[in-house]
Amino acid sequence: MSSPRSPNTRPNMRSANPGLQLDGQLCFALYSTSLALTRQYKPLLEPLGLTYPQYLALLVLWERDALSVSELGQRLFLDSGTLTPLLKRMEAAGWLTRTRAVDDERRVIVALTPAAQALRKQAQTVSRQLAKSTGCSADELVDLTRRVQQLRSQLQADASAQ
Amino acid sequence: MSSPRSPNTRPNMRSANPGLQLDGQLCFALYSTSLALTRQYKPLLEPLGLTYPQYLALLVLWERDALSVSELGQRLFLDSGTLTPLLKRMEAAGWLTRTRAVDDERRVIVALTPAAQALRKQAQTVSRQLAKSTGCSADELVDLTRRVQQLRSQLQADASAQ
DNA sequence: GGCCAATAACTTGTACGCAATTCAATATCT
DNA sequence: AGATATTGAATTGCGTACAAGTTATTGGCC
Repeated sequence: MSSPRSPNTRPNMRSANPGLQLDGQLCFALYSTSLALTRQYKPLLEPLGLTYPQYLALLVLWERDALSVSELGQRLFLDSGTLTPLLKRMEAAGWLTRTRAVDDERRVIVALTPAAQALRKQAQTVSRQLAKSTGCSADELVDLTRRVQQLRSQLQADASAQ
Repeated sequence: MSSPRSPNTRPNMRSANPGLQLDGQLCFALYSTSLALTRQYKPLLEPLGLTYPQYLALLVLWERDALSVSELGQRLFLDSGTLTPLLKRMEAAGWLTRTRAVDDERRVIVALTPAAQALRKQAQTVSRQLAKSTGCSADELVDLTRRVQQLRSQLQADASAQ
């Protein structure tokens, strides 16, 4: 039952908010910038009838087609609870097919339709336009990407180590 | 009715996928890392009964209490469509109050309850733990934060310039 | 073969994000 | 003052994210 003894603020605090400023937080910077990027993608993807996560799924499948839901999830760091409805929408839109694997009927194989294959070129334009919006040089993009990826690895390592 | 003329792949392509590799995309790195951070926050915030966006709202209000919904939204880069339901949940949980401003009844003022004020110290622990999970030095955190913030600014400038 | 644990995907419920619309209150113009 | 435009929140609808639980299939064990 130890109630906070005294609401006594410390005598010589310089910043009123040690370690709690929104603007200083990497987490918030990543969060808000990621949302800003999705917003930037939206007008470019809308004419194609795609959302940003759907576009990401296409990126994976353009690299390597006919993956199972869980393999796709490993590449995107998303689970089936997210992917199943997303893939169903993409199937309904005619971008892909979902078929049970013959050798293991637990697995569902996701494969692109010719329509999705044909979209590949336009997608390059989208990526290029986005890169331009960042105002970064190619080197800066590469470097920043690598550092953010490394942060992601570190977080995952930390998470799996509990 | 121009069907894709020839599915002719280019003769000497080295990488099968010029400019479209998922792993090379800053956008995806930010997107997946931001989600990873939210996942990292979850077990720390769950005992407090907070989600990550709710925690962000508290960070803003701890800095400056009694903001309108739109002022809060400007700090968080979120609109009322997102904030209104979030704030209602936080009000129901006893973290804050929502009151129409007397001088302008269009505005809704969001103010923290004593319960939320009392939470401030624990929040510092949360932030510190997260910083540790990143495995980054303080300098690295500051630098990376600044660069991601600058990217966000650039994207917003680009967006408002259409 | 029969039992059982593990696996893959699906489902359900909750909480964002956000575009588009609606509604009330205020500001502006004549 | 009265009509009109603007503003600030709230609402609606859709698409993620994700935890938790369910179902169907497979693999291992006896």
